[in-house]
Amino acid sequence: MADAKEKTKASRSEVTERRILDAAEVAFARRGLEGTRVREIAEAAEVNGSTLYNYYPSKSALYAAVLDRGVSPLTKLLEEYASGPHDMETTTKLVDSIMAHLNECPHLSRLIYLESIAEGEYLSHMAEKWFRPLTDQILGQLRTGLSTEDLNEGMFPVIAALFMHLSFGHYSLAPLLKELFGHDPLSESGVAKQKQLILSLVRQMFPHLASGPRSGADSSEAEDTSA
Amino acid sequence: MADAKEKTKASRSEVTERRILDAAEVAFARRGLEGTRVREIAEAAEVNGSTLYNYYPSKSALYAAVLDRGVSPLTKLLEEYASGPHDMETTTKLVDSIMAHLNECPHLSRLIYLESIAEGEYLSHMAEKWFRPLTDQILGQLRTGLSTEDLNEGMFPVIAALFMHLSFGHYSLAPLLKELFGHDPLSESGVAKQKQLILSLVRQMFPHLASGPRSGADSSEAEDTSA
Amino acid sequence: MADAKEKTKASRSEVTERRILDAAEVAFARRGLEGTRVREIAEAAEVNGSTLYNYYPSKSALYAAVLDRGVSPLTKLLEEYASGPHDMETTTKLVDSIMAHLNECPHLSRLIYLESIAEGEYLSHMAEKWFRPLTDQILGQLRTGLSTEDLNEGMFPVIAALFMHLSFGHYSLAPLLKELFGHDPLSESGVAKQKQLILSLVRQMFPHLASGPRSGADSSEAEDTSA
Amino acid sequence: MADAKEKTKASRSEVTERRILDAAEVAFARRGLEGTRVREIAEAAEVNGSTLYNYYPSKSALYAAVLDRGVSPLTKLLEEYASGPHDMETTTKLVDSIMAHLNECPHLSRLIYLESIAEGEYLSHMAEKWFRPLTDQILGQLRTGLSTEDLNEGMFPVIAALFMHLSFGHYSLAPLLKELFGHDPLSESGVAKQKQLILSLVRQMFPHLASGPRSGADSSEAEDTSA
DNA sequence: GATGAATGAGCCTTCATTCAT
DNA sequence: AATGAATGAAGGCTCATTCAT
Repeated sequence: MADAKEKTKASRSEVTERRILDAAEVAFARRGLEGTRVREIAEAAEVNGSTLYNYYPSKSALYAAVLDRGVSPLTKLLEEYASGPHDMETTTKLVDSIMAHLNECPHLSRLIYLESIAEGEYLSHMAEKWFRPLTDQILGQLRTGLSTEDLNEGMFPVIAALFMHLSFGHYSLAPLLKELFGHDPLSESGVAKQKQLILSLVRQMFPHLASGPRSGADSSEAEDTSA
Repeated sequence: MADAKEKTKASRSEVTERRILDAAEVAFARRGLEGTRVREIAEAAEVNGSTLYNYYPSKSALYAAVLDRGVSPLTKLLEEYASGPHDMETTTKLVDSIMAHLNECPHLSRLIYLESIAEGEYLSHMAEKWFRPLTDQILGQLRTGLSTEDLNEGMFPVIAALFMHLSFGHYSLAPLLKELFGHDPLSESGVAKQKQLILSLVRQMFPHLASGPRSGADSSEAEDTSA
Repeated sequence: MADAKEKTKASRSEVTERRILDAAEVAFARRGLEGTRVREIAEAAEVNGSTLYNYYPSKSALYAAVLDRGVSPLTKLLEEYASGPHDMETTTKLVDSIMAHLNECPHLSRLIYLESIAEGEYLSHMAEKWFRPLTDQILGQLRTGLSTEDLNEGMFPVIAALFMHLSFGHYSLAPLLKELFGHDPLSESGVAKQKQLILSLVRQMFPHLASGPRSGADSSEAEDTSA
Repeated sequence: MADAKEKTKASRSEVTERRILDAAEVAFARRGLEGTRVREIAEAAEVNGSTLYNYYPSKSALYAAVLDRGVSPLTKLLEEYASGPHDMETTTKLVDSIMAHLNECPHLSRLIYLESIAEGEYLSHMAEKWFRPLTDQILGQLRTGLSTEDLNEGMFPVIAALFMHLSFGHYSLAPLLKELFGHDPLSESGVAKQKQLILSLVRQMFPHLASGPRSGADSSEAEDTSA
């Protein structure tokens, strides 16, 4: 199936394809679809501009492929989380996993924000296919137990959004924040602190998750920095 | 008086200049500097493409003018806040003012995020000139009184960033959030809820502000939605 | 008559018209008709670009006016020479007059060469109306008495051309010659030497002119530099 | 070998490059750098306007290439002349060669004159690199033996210039001369007569060259036209 | 008599794309 | 599997010109 789908165009080399996708991700994540020149991508990928068209029929097809490759892994993380038990430990792991993925694909958040800002044509597809599970998870959690007394059910969406801001927004705003605070938010310690803030808010807003003893190996380091 | 100021370049009509700036703001806020075509701006402003060059010597000069017009009012808000007393009432008013300004300039946040994402050449200027006062305010508040026990001083930047995410990020991510929750985050009620969330977090994190009796006429409506 | 012709367009100020013509002459003489921008002319004339169109209906009309103003005085010089006696004295005076006029209109030669090089549409007009008298004079002189034994009648045109090269060409090639010899051919001494060369060749080629005693007040200074 | 040399820029085909250079030479020689439209060149070369930019990065780079291709062969002629004996025979050959080259590159003189007239940025480069050898030759000849009694050393530059006028000026002024004398100065006979004039003046001004018996096969035809 | 404001056409250049090799 | 060579369309910007004031 996949073979038949991929081999639309004649000849492909996996290593070249990957180089192209990598280069395109970086470029699209900075300038968006319309602001990116295909020659930039070709040069960064160290292939001839024509070669690129043996792999993708157009610039926007390449753009779609980049989005797909970047965002779809997130869905898997959510599916795994959804199918298991929900406590502070698994939640911590989920936060770790998401932040780890964003760290490995440092351009993903920017792609998403650019699509949102430009109200691009992939936006609704992205929302339905990839973010729906994430927000459904959060909304489900919220319904399980109200956290703070001054947050009623109408606030659920903004709370869900809060966590998107804190994860994806962290990466998009990183360059500005770096200018402001003189410290790279995408450095190891910067990410650790952001995770700590997220978990701190999770604990406040989803108190029922924290009933059992707290754990979470990966995030222990981050916790250490708290007072 | 006005003559001397205006005669920097060629012929100018105030009404036309404003039409151009308005159109440019919308366009740049969607696609960024490089993704926007000059002709789009001209058409939206209903002027000839050449006319535009009687007002601004280049596309990027127009871009800079748009940024300046949009972001500089924010500085004033911050300056006023800085020069007065700091309690929950004035803070509530500040949040109201900022959100009101962002509402009136619905493209401002997106301009900022695009600059950050693209690591544009105006980024550092923006950071130093416009956002420095905002973050300085927040950091000052944090130093006045530590809020929660699990937030130490190293966390200050991420907390300051949190409030930037909740204000500016709210507007940038609005299109995606609208797709996800089926409700426009930029509608009156959407903004009200976001303000409520912000103030709720302010109260948690800056408890010393809430010593006196709470007030804030403008935000009373939003408060009503809380449980 | 002249009034009716000139007042085609409404209102004119002589001083402004002159400023425009002067500026246009300089500009056209450097870049030619197509290479010159009307704004350059307007700026150099210190008038608004629109004002220019109150005086001349188009750039090429202005170009024609510049050519006319520059070249027509030459015809008068020739007519005066033609109507008097021809000896070395009057010839010397003619050479002095022509070089003096070219010196006062330092752009005239370049205009002519540009028209020739570009095979412009004014070329044949220029040839017939302005240069015909000059060459007719020279050819007439040559027929009066053959100079050197190795120059037959078929050589007459190239000899006539020789004197055009030495006068007009001197001004057109001046920038290159200045680079080569480090001395401005358009300086007083440079022009004097050129006149000396011309007269020296005149004497060789038109020996019958020099029968009487040589004189010529204006050119005495140049003669002094000869050995 | 050729690969390494050619691969300076993008894709190149030798035949196309030549077509572009030829077309550009014609165009630039008529209107100069600023007066020439890129599209004219492209159309004359029968290539797409974009193709031109695969060969030269800008209009002025193309202009420089045209100048270089045209003028540099002249230097070789001069170098060969400089390295051999100097008598009337070799001098006649040099004149023949120069005029033959100018005849084959009928636009070269005009390019040079346009550069001089416009005081273009390549002018000093042209002077130093290409014309310096020519004038040095002539000046050297002049110092070898003074020719006429009324020409002292201060006149050397104008005499050197005389021969530039007679060669390069002949081609630049040709259109005007054709209008005036009804005979094309660039026709075979026209060029022959011009060569004859040049050699006649050479003989007068450099008498020491003509010590031996005159010869020069190539120029015999021209000599026949003399009386 | 002069100019501020505007504009359509055109300029140089770059873009995304194609196709034979 | 990759690329050299080419191109139509479009991009930002400038041009000559107009016209109401």
